[in-house]
Amino acid sequence: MQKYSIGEFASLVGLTTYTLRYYEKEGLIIPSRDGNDRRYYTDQDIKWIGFLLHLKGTGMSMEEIKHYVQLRAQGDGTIAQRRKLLATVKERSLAQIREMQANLTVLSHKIDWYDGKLNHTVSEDFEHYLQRFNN
Amino acid sequence: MQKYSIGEFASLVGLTTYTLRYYEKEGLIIPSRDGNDRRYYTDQDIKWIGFLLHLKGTGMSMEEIKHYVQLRAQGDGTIAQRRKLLATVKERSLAQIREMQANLTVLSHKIDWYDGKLNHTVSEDFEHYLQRFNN
DNA sequence: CCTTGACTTAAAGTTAACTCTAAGGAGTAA
DNA sequence: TTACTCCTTAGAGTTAACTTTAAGTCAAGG
Repeated sequence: MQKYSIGEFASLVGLTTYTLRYYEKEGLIIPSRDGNDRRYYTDQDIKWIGFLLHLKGTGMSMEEIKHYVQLRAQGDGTIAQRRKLLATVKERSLAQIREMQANLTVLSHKIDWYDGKLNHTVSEDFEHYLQRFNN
Repeated sequence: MQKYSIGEFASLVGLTTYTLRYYEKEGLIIPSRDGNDRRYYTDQDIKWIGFLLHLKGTGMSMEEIKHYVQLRAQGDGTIAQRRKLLATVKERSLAQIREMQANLTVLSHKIDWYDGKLNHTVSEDFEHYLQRFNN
């Protein structure tokens, strides 16, 4: 199986060596060591980092991922807990998306209002305009 | 027209007095002062903070909002620039949402996989499972 | 043999956006 | 009058997630 030095691995997964050592210090990914005590990463690690980045991308914090990693290390007995943790993260993430979409709606209305102003087709002000959208 | 002290205003809009003074230092909202040099806020300020919080909620940074405020202060001549700034923020925000949704898809698949494990109905491992989703 | 570049560690620095402290003043309630 | 709450300022502290520095080791190429 392929082995990657930290530098190779970093460019493979799109992180810096700094970040990888930081993640290791935090316990998120622990590579093996060679005879010279240098880290090496495997294809398994590529998959794990990929999944980890998806977790980060849903807004899961380092602390939460740390917790997830600890559960994972304890084996299949913690699957229900892991499922629950991910479900919580999922709900929070969905809520965040909904909130962002609501904020985007207001921003879009403002852009539309500017378009109106620029086209000289709207004379009302933004607040009045927004009332038509019940906001 | 109603006038609000910083404390009243803070609870009205759901921010702390600390944050309001910080926003003022950054030029995001400049309240008037009374005879004792104390800040007071108006209903106009409530509307502005509300919009500002929507902007923040789309991921617009303090610096960008600062820039927006400066354009606003220069009058109607900057409407095209403001429209462009908001359009940029909107696109970025939409991209963020799409990315978050993609990450959520992976997370959801993992949850489904845990469900399978917990129900003893799935024996394949996660990587194999994910291949069915081309990921 | 010597330079180069990648690696090692612990620890300090960075950034954004707050959040709080210190030291003090002014107005109101008992 | 004394206590209380709110206000003022400048500046220091916090948090998460990196990001960099300092000081040094190690192996390969010229």
